[in-house]
Parts: sequence; structure tokens; C-alpha cells
Amino acid sequence: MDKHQGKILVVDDEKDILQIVRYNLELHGFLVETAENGVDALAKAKLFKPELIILDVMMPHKDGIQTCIELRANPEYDETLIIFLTALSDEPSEIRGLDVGADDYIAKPIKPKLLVSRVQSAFRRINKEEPSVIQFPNLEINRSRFLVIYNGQEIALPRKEFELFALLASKPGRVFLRNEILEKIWGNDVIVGDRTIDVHVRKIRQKMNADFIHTVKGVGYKFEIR
Amino acid sequence: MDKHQGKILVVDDEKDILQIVRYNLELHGFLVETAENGVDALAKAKLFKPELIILDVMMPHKDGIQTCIELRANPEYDETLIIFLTALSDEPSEIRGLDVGADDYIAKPIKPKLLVSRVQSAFRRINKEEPSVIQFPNLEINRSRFLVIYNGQEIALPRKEFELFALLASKPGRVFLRNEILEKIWGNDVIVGDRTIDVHVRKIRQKMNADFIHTVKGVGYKFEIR
DNA sequence: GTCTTAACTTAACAATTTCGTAATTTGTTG
DNA sequence: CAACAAATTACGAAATTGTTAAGTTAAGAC
Repeated sequence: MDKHQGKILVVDDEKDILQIVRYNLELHGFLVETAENGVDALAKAKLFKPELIILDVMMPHKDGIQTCIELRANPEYDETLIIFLTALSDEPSEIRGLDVGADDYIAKPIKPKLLVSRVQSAFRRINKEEPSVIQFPNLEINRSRFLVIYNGQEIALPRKEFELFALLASKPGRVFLRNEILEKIWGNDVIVGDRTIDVHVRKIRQKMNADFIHTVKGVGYKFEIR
Repeated sequence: MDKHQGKILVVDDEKDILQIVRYNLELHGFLVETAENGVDALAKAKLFKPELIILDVMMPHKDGIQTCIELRANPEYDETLIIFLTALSDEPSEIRGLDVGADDYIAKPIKPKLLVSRVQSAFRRINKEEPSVIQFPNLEINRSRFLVIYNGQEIALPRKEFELFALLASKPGRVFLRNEILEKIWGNDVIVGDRTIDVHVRKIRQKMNADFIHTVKGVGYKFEIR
């Protein structure tokens, strides 16, 4: 019985770190591949097709942020989870990491237990199918009824607006790049301008009369209840 | 993705056929198990507990007819659907198949589309354990009497209209996609234009003289009492 | 079998809603 | 402040549905 728990690509320029991470993940049944920089990572990802990529932020030859942006821009990695490794020092980059479409981040120095539990919870998330109802306090997005209920009030959104809102709300806090949004809502073959997204976002904001959708300039949008 | 559409055991001594059938059924979300003769089939059925068994008539090691007889003799397989695969040549056995407790038969050579639509319609039949009366305040939809009673008044709807109304009302609030409606009321093999649904909806609205059916543009229709 | 009627489907066009874009303004970032 | 990204706004195009009437099919009566 040698079925693995999932495939993970670990990217870091320090060999020590690669080794620690690999050791701990393999111990828990994951299949691990490594890369030492962003360029290498993109190449390995293509072949290895990992379900999760752990990316160091600081690296020579294309840093983690940039690598993440490029991954997210490619629909092939839609479903791929991305977790950043960030040194404690550079706090601002934590935020920037999530802004760029990562699903989580882990601070260095690495604590093996924490690492493994984060990874496992990430995989748990990925294996869960889309619920037909996304529930928050005071806010429910009901796919099967095609309805948003906010403070008990039913709000009907037209198709694109609803799909867009549901997409963003499906992963609260996670930033969706404009590419990603276009691909998921409009599909790869349809070509519409970037402003189109803005307009739909505006209409949603207007109808919801609340700040659920937040702009991340130069990157995309995210859903968040504050 | 999502839960499978149903479990099917396919029995045939030709591996090619097994492969074709399996491929097409799995493509449509069914869970498929295979067996290569009658003896094998009985064993697999016991473990796999399929909702539907597709049986080739001509097989070594207990033919399809005999296998069917033995299945039907066992109350455990009361609810199990059985469809025969018969070569065009042996017409008499078609009839014999139905005589022996089969629910349908499909002629070889196999046409994938036909196969799938027959299988789907078989499952549609089996899943029809809907309640015979759908009850709301002032509104009752009575399947067994084929009648709608609104404010004490009996309203007779023709078949399609009734089925459509009952379908929508079976899950109040839930939006049914046009595809879904076509599939459930007309079946996958019948092709009717999109306007047909609208026209039926209109007739229902007219006869009911109330706003039970609501349009969700670009998506479908839903039943709701407001 | 033919007739008759109701049910069903289609086609054509009207009405409506949704969508996408352009033009302009506002806001951010370096 | 310059350069760029996003927010707004309004409007026409495109897509979707509603409506009507007429053609087809199916079922039952005779």
C-alpha cells in the first residue's frame, strides 16, 4: 500500500529548509518534489502537477510572489493550492502573499508540527466539494436558489453578478486575479475587456449596499467581511 | 466532483464491449463494475450492489437469460434494474429477455448515445419515489389524481404542464436549469426547442392565475409562493 | 378506420433584461 | 505631479424570455 496523501512541490533556495520540509512531509505520506528557485519551480510544476506548492518568498531567480502571480495567471493551476514561506522579519510580505492569490502562509523558522497541520488542513479543504450554500453571519449565498440573502433580505442578482459574487465568496480572503476571474466566469474563449469586471463589481456593491468585495490594486479582487 | 449517478454492473464476455460501455457510462457519472460471465456476475452483484445490471445474453458460463432468472429469484434484487444486450440476429431472445424479468434491452452493435439515454431513463424510473401529494397553504398538487387544487378549486392541467409544475414545486425556491427541466420532463433523447418550456410555463401561469413560477433569466425557473 | 378534439411543438416577433464598452472621473503609487 | 488602475456613468447591443397564433401529433369516440 503505497498510495500517497498528495503531491507537494516545495520551493526554497536553502537546501537545509528543503530537506527539513521534505522529511516532515514524507513522514506523513506526502509525495514531495523540490525546486530551488522560481524558474525551476514553474518547470517542475508543469511536470509534477502538484496539488500544493509551498513557496519561499525570498529567492533569487524569480521570487515567490512573482512565481505565484505567474502560476495563478495560468488556468492549469486553478485548483493548485499555494502556501508561502515567509521569514518573520518581512511582515508586509505576508499580506502581499495573500494579496497575490496564495491560500495560506507559514512563518519561518519552520515548526514541523505546524507545517504538517497546515498542509493537511489545506488538503482537507481541496477535497471538499463546492457547497450549494455559502453561509456567513447575516449573509447567505444560495447557489441552488440563485439568491443572496443579506440581513434576512432576499437580493436577486443577475447571472454574471451572482456568479462573480459566489466565486469571490467561495474563498473568503483569497485574492482572485483578474485573469482568474475572467477564466472562471467568462471562460477561456470569450474575450471581454477588463473594465467589464469593474462594472460588475460595482453593480454588486451597489445592490448589496455593503463592502464585501475589496479591491487589490494591480492584482484583483477579494471577498471579505470586516 | 460530485456523488455518482448510480452503480451499474456490466456483464459481457467480450472485453472490448465492456470497455466501451464502461467508458461511456463513467463519462456520464456512473460508477461501473464489470463481470465476464454469469457466475462472475452473481458474485460481483452480491458485493457491489448495483442499481442496474446490464447483461449480455450470449455468454459462456451461464448465459444472460439464466443469470437474470437467478437474480430475479432472489428478493435481494427485487429493485435492481436489468437491461439485456442482445445481438441483432437473435430476435426471439429479446422477447424471452423481457419474459424473464428484464426491464429493457439494447441491441448490439452498441450506440453509445442510445445506451446512455436508456440507462438514464431507467434510473429516472427507479428514482421516482416522489410524494404523491405536494401540499402548500391554499395549494395542493396531487400526482395520483393528476390534479391541482388552488383555493379549493380543482384545476386540470395537461400532462406536460402538470409534470413541469410538479417538478418545480417539488423543491420550492430551488432553481431548475432549462437543461435540467428538459432532461427531467422530456428525457435526454427527445429534442425540443427552448421556447417549448416558455410556452408551457405561460400556460401554467395562465391557468393558475397566480405567480408561482418565477423566471431567473439566463438560468431557469423556480417555484415560489410569495 | 376516420373524425374530432385536446395537447404539444414550433415559429415569428415583441418585450425585457442583462451585458459589455467607451468616456470620464476619481483615487493611488511612486 | 505623472502615470496608471479602478470607479462611475450612461448607453446601445446582445441575449433571453414572453406572447401569440398556427401547424403537428396523439388519443379517444364513434
